[in-house]
Amino acid sequence: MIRVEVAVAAPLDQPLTYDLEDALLPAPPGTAGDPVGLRVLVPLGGRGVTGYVLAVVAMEDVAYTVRRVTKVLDRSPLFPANMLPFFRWASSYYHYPLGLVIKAALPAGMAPRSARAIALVPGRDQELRGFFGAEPPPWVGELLTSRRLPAAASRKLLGAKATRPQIEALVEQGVLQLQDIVEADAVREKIETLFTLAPGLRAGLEHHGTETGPDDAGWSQVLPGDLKRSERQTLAALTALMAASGAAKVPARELFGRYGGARKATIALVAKGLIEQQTCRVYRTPFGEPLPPTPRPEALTPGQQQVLAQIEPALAARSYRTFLLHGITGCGKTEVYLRAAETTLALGRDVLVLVPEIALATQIEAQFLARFGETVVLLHSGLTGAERFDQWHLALSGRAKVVIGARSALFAPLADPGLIVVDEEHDSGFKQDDAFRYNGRDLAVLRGRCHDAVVLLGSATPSVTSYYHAGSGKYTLLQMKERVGDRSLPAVTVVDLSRKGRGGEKGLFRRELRQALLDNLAAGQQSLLLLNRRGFAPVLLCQDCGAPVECLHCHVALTLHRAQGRLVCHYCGYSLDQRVICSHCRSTGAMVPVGFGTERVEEEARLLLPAARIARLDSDTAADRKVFLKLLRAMHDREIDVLVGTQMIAKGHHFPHVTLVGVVWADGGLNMPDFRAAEKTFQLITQVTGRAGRGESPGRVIIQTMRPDHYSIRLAQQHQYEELYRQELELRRNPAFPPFVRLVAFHIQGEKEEEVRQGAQRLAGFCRDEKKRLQAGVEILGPAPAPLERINRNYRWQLLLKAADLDQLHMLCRQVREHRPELVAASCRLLIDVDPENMM
DNA sequence: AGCACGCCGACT
DNA sequence: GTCGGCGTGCTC
Repeated sequence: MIRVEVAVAAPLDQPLTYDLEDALLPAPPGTAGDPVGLRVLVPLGGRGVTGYVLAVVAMEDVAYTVRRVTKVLDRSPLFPANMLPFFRWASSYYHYPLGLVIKAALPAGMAPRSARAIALVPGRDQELRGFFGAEPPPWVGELLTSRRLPAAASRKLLGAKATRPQIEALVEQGVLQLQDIVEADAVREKIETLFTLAPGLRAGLEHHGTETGPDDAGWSQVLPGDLKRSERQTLAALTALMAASGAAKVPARELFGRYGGARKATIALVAKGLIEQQTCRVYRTPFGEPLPPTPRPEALTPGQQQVLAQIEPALAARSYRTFLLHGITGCGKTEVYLRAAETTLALGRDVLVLVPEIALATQIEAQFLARFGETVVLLHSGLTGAERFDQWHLALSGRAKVVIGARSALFAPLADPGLIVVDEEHDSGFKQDDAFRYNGRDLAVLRGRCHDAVVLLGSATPSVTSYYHAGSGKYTLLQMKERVGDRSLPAVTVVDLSRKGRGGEKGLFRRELRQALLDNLAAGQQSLLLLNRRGFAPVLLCQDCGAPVECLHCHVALTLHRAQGRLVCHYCGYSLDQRVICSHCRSTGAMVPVGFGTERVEEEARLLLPAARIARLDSDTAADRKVFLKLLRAMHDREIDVLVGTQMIAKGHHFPHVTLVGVVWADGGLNMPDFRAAEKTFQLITQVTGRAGRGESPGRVIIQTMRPDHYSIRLAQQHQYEELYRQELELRRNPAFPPFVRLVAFHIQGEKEEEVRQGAQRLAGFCRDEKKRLQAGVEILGPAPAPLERINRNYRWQLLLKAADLDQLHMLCRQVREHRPELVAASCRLLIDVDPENMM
């Protein structure tokens, strides 16, 4: 028996202690490895939950009763023990329970819990029937046939006031039984059976020539005479498949597929020693049809050389260091990542590459696959559960050395990451906005520190915060200011939407953009049209009373998606048929679409360019990864003339034949209640601008905006990142915002408006009292209703804390967590958002 | 997060 | 009187 410390997958702030019997351990006692990192099923209250073994502790007297681990769920640890300090740090930094941090880090569907199931005791069928008389409820019939009800049904019956006492009585009488069942992991390893000819037979056949089949004279000299016809056929099929694939081993699936009789015959053949059977684990991979990779360039640009000359010694030093690589779009950052990865692998260490969203993984993945082949795995939420499980295990076992993925890939179980690349480090896609609100970029830096790794943050438009760190010496700044092949940055024209166009200029495209689109199509070149808003129109107004159509569960207008004929809530997914009547005045009159989204841009583009091949790429059309890949492929093959889309088309793609980029309305983001609005607008425009002129022909960009004088738009037009940084820094000094202060936001959410409001106010009062008591230099803003007051039936309030000293904020967070029960009703959720990005 | 326990309002 | 609603607190 050993005693272990376990982080349970439940919101508990402390690890719990359990005893673990030796017999449960995967290997015999004495040979068993370190149990740290194993998943275990442990009793918690009245149920069983998954826990993660953190440490082995001494068996000494404690004030509570130590319960026993029910089951060990793994044969070997699911993550390397050297990741634990990292998990611990993430847990305390983001004020999120350790067990749930680990659960979030591991592939989904691997945290089983016990559930009670109602089972019928054998031989008591009569008593069960007798209990209900003539008309038994349906679940009784089901129980009589299937003997045990599924967990979900059992839960429902035990939760209902009518059925619970009946079941309890029957349990009392010994007719029914409550069983604790644990559902198996959603995914498991896949084992394949392979067949091959026995070595003796193979040698004999080679000697006599395998060109002919088993019925041939040459074969009869090597084969025993008493073979059945089916056995001969099986051998024929096996040799044919071996010849066709050129491989010595043939999967059972293929053999049985070619000749059904092989199912039985192989058993006899194995017994006779003529063929051999093996099992091996197969790894399911998500790699689809790859995009064409660019070949490894013989020579690097001077910029690439100079940057690598700084990175490579740092890699060789095997110590922590973070570089911020500021390279303009098209300067060849990916090649820098690839070379740094080569160096890292040569040092025998692993590489982690993070991108802000799945869509971008596709581009980088193709290049890394072409360069590093089978050592590359992919980890992101677009994979099936089985694929993710297998990719995880390839990394865990050390067979994979390079992991590419979106933010969750940062938890990949690589034993020795020597290089962590964060591409497009400024992107808000690295921030996870659910219960565990972490920033993948910041955790990447932390993980690098934990593993003595080099962290490489890359961007054409670094976040103001990262650039500030580069200036302060926390990071090392690397610059690349030349585009590959001396291509110039495109010429950018700004069109002022606030001035009325000359007569008859209706619609979304002003004269300059219309003409440019027509010219570009005539020249046989591709165009991009960016509008960072999905759907046809963001609001639908009643013609009679002017009221907007709102979501039933959220305090927001529904967006008209004409392609689906529906009104959709972009916050909770609720949707309605587009033929609605006004719920405000009951008028059945027409509803007027106001504003515009990508669907409308697409429609107008079709009207303007009837002969053009036009496609749209936004999260509506890219929901299916296959469709997305097909679109990208079509773009590369020049089967699309105009691609309309949201920010999804702006990032990272290398479209060599795009020579025109139109930004339909650049200032949408500037009206957001967000201190980063200008920074984000600059980044988006710069990113999409970078899509133009990446091939031989120079590019051109047209930006339509209501605010042509806004500095973010003007500076994006002039490609002046440093100046934007300087202005942002000035603006954020007073009132202070990051990087000069750190922020923590508290979000209070719940279905009862009053409880949420009171909770927020009590929380704010508590924070102000604590601030006084601790004499902390903390500024407290709010509480106030969130800009989106109600989402998904939940009312939302928030409170923002600012401080120059992060430790003081952490202290306050700890106090709040400790006093949570007195402050916020249990029915409300309290989310702690450290370094918030999204102020909505 | 669940799941138990315990305290108050509407009914037999 | 009891039933049953949900607020409150604990889980090694």
